[in-house]
Amino acid sequence: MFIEIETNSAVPIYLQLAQSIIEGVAKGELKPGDSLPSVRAFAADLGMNMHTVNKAYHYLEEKEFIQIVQKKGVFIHENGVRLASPSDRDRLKKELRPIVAEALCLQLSNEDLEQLVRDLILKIKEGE
Amino acid sequence: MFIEIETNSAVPIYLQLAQSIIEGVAKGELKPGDSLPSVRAFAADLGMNMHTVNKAYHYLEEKEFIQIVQKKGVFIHENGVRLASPSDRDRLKKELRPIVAEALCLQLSNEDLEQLVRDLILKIKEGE
DNA sequence: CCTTTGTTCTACTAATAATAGAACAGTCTT
DNA sequence: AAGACTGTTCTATTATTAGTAGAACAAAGG
Repeated sequence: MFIEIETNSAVPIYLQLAQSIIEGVAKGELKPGDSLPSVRAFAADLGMNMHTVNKAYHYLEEKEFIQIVQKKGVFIHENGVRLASPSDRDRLKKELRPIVAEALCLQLSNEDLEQLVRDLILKIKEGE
Repeated sequence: MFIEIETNSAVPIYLQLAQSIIEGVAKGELKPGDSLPSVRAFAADLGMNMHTVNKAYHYLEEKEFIQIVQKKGVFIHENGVRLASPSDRDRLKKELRPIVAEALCLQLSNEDLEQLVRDLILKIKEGE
């Protein structure tokens, strides 16, 4: 699994890491039950701090994408690939709203937006 | 124009304000050339600091949604409602990507996503 | 027994968010 | 000409977040 971290990005690196893992699940590269590296190993691999990886893991645990098992390790949550719950949908809506508003100002039509989403899905699934 | 600011939100209030203004433009309540309140008046109205409103204004100026005219005031940019430029599209894509990845994990189909976007457009245009 | 696991603790630096008040140089109205 | 108003700039302070660092802990597992 290839993970690129942009140090200069405005997006915190723990979030970039979490999003990379989510993309891994999205493209099927990571499947429910799969184990993730230990916080120490991952940190060494990515050149970041153990606590930063830990932060990404807990962020993902709260969203129920991974499961942290005490003293054993971290795994893709059995329910990681699931049908969106109402709270899942609410979360997506809140995140999506400002982007849609901006798209309206930029006069993107429904078709434009759909095309944009399709492009992204392809990029995510094919990797970049 | 009704603006709600959630103090307890993880989203900084200057960003909430900026997004509210973008929504105002999106729904046509604010039109190119319209003037916005002075930083002082807006701050007093919203119960926040002058510098915080100023920060929101500069955030919007960088995105070319408003125009700040020295010693005169702030106005919706003449080019505020425009056809998306390539850099506009790139910006939208970057913001959209992690959300689309999450949606894939939550097994949302293209139709689900389109429906979600349609709902949001309605809510934004009708106001909440 | 020893390594590995995530956890917890303290500590520190840097950046961001938010507030506060004052002063400045122009614009605009009266 | 006076006075109110504009965004800007300056210094200051507080709180939170991001990130790093190192040590210690308890339990799982070979």
